[in-house]
Amino acid sequence: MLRTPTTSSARRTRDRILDAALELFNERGTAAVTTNHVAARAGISPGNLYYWFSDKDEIIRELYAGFAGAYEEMWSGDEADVMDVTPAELLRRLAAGAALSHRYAFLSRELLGLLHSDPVLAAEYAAVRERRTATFDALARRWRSAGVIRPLDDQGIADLIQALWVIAETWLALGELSGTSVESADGERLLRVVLEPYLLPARSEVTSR
Amino acid sequence: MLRTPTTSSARRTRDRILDAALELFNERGTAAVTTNHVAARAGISPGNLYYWFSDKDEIIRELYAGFAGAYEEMWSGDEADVMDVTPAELLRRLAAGAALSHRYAFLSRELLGLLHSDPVLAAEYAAVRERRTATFDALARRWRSAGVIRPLDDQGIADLIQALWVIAETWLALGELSGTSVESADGERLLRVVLEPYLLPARSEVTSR
DNA sequence: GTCTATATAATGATAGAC
DNA sequence: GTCTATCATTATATAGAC
Repeated sequence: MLRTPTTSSARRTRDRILDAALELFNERGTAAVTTNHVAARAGISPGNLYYWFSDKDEIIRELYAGFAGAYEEMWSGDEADVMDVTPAELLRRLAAGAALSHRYAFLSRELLGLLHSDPVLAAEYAAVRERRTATFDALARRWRSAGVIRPLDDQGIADLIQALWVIAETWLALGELSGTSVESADGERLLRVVLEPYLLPARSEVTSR
Repeated sequence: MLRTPTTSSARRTRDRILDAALELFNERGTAAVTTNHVAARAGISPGNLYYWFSDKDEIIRELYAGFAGAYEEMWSGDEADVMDVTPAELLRRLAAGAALSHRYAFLSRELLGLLHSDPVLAAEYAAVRERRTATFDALARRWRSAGVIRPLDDQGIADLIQALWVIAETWLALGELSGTSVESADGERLLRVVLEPYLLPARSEVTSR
């Protein structure tokens, strides 16, 4: 059962569990981490952990909620404001999400697998993704109307959005593999190589730097 | 210890283990599958499984080797032939890799996580990736010389390759989440939206369809 | 809320008979 | 090569004291 803290010391315990779990998941991956490990790292007893969370999956879901919430904040605000985002600003925000991805590194690596084995998590993810895709889609259509990007058909817009999304979600974890240190600039460059050719010269702000 | 089969009946057992493991990994994910499950599905005793493989990781590595080998075959042949690949042919091959990704679906979902927790696997992956990137890079430079694509600088070429790679590796697993059935054509479209704008009109074969 | 203690079950892995 | 039998270990989850 998902328990809500009632005192401030309790909140501290609950958060300590989440912090400990995040650390361990990032270090060793969720598969290699048990509830006992998390309790030990958090400095509490295994029994106490079960007072706050029913199992490991619930901890993972809670961590995902934290990630998703932070991500949504990046795109909250008046709908009008969001629709005023320029291509350059979009790339900046997508790449900025990398900082978040780095904090929740285990999600970058494992999310697809976790979604496959936890239907509850999959439902949460689908909701976030749908909202985000709708926003980006509307934004891209607006750019098209305003002559900011080449006149793609709706399918083309959807594909472009999806391509950017895939890269934004994956480049960090994939880049870590190559050994070389991974900079946020790398992600932005990768996104730009996809988006840039669709920008019409007159309005383009993304090439200026 | 990685044991090599000496008789044909043994090969059958060894392969049955690999087949059973692949099925289970694809269904439930590697984390939820134990050596006992694999043995049961393969119709052998747990003890027998340990005669052939030292642990689950070794089975995973062997499956990855099968995947990587099949992938490499797609790009084997005379270096000259590979260098004659057109952009349209490249997209076709990349998307064709989707069939392979589908057969080894668990790798599409979990590879990044598995690489993080198994250094041996990570080393194998790095080798494959390096070869593949070198091939694609050489191919793209050749296109540039031949006037098939826009005159990108070397960094631009590397970025373009990486963007295509990321999409080719991820679109299938990510697409499965959206619920709608995933077609190979979707992957090719996604790749095309990235590559197409870099093709110079005169030589372009990728837009014709 | 938090701990200790413990029940129950599953897992990884081995030894030895066939 | 393959099986049965088995063991030490570890994991999850709960009960009850504080």
